[in-house]
Amino acid sequence: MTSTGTRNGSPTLDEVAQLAGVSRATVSRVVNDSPRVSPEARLAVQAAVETLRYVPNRMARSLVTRRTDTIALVLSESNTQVFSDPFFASIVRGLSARLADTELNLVLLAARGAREQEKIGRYARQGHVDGVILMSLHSDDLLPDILAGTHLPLVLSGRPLDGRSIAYVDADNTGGAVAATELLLSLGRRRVATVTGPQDMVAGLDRYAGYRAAVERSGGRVDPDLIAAGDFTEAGGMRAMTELLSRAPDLDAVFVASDPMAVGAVQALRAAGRRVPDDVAVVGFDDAAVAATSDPPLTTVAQPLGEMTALMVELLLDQIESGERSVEARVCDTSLVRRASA
Amino acid sequence: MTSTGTRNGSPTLDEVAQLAGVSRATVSRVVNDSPRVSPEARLAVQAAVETLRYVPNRMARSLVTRRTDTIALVLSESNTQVFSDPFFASIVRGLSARLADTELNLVLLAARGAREQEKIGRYARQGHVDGVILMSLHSDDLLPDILAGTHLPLVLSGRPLDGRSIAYVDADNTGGAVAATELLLSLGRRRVATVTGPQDMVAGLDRYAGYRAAVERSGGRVDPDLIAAGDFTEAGGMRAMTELLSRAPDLDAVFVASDPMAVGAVQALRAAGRRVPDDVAVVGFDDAAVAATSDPPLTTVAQPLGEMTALMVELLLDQIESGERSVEARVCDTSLVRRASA
DNA sequence: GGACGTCGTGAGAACGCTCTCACGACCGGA
DNA sequence: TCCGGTCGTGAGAGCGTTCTCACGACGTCC
Repeated sequence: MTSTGTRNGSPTLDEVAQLAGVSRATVSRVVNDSPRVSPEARLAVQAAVETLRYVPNRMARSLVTRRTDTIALVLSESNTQVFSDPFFASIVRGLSARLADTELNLVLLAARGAREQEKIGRYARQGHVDGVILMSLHSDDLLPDILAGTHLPLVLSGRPLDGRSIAYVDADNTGGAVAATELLLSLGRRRVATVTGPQDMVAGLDRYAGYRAAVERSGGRVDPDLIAAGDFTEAGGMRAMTELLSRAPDLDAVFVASDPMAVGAVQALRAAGRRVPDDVAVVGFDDAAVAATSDPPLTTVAQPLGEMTALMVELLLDQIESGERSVEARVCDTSLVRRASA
Repeated sequence: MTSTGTRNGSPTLDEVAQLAGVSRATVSRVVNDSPRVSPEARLAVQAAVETLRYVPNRMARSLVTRRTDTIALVLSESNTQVFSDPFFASIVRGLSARLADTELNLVLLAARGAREQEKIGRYARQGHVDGVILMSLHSDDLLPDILAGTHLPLVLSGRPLDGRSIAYVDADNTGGAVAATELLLSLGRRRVATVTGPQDMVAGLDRYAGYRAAVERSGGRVDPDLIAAGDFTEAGGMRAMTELLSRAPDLDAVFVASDPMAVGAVQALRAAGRRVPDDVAVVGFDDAAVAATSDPPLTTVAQPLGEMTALMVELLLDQIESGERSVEARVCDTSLVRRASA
């Protein structure tokens, strides 16, 4: 056979050009819709593209343009529980909505353990993506280190734990926690406990710091018996609440550092015969969907997720556009959402 | 400046070759560890790679090898609830564990709506991935269609809804549902209800079919009042159970088509003052982590997830290896896990 | 009617890699 | 001594794009 059109692989630019009776360059122009093409040529090419079912080869294109038009959202999480966190789902939804009418593709990469994190680091460095958004960081994560060593545009979801200079977008976790705790205090509650998030994550740390600050500012003292650690899961919240109840049966309010944990806490409270909010007032964090539908509906701290995802994309796109790493930080205000639990 | 080593971008093979004093071909051989390299050359190259921090450009490599060494797991789901489904998390965990010690990378793609599905289809067709695993399919999904039109290796998680010939791996959903329902019947329960999954998903359909089959086989009749539709979420399970209770207050058992829904159902039951399993026996499906920890621990149907993910990878890899689409189907046996809820 | 833009087009050189092929160097067997 | 084989190596041709240039064919303006 001579060089027929029907080869094993997909059709190439050359084949389209041949069929359309123009040069490779013209086909390329049509495909990337450059204005400098005559209507006739354009039509001919479009027809050829159609009949050959031509799809440009991205590898070849990326090789010369040095762009892949895809960005990665990497979840640097050792266990798969992130997936069950509604916060994460919201971020993914927000990101892909934001990217929907751009040329950009979004890929999710999940990393558990050092080995996989290195694999992901390699993946990113090899030029598969134009930039990465890193979320759900723990203090022992390697990825910020690995990626900081490259020129890859990078944005963190959440303030970097070690003070490293990397662009990031975060909610004012501390401020939100202060507001939540102060609400509880202003309600006349005297024994305000807290279920914290993981203390190796910035959201866990900051929300705990906010709680402490509010308690101290009110003239109270921070009682260790009123503090229990959770892990942002419902089951963890239930466990922590049970523990709290046994250590401080007289508590009359609790600030829970995430809504899924708050749901678990309410269950534990109920199991112990306490009424919410009559006996114990509860405030959560995140304003997840579950907060509105749980029983009772949860008073919680809302983060402007839409704004945050939009900012992340903006920061990343700026870096990609300019070719320069930025270290811009954006912290978004939170707001208290009053419902029935406090 | 002449062609110095320090350019703006990353170092290339040529630069490494120059530094090591060998040819490009030799460097390539070392990088892909071909045996035909003398120890001295190998050492020199490795040193050069080290000092230049050389990372091969995947685009260039893929362009010639026609492989990307990455496979995609695509979630063709219109709402982001998949993420909260523990089944999904298990699949992701299983897949990446299975791929951990291979060269293969795993990327997750999430598609909501026709527009994004087309975008993902394009992404896949453009040569970003060597193969795709499709999960969580609904009947109106475009992706099987879009991808079936390509030569891309493809494996479905779950039997294709429209009988199309595509390789797939599935659990014996029908068999599992039959076993669950028969257990309930064998316990002497006379009014066995069901909370189904979405009826546009094969797991929802098959588990419902299994329930019907078991009821009919036992000589009973399928009572519409005993059937309510859920959506595989906890909230949906709660809603459906509440509905069931109002339509058929005399029910004494319920087969719930997923564990998260079963957890919701138990809550609804409890809210209505029914004891589990004394008043109403409950069987779930999936053997999710939550099944063991919920109160009471759930009797449920376990799927061999590890086996299933291994099979998906195997089927996909076979296709990639051979360059041929296969239509092989593998259905894995389920097993009943007896706990306290039935 | 000649000089000068603009406009559509094609030739051809990249991009960074892999892979075939040829070529010397070396070895063992006749 | 010569021949055939292996072994390490390098030259060079691709892979399918984009993009810079150069080049004719037009106007348009003096």
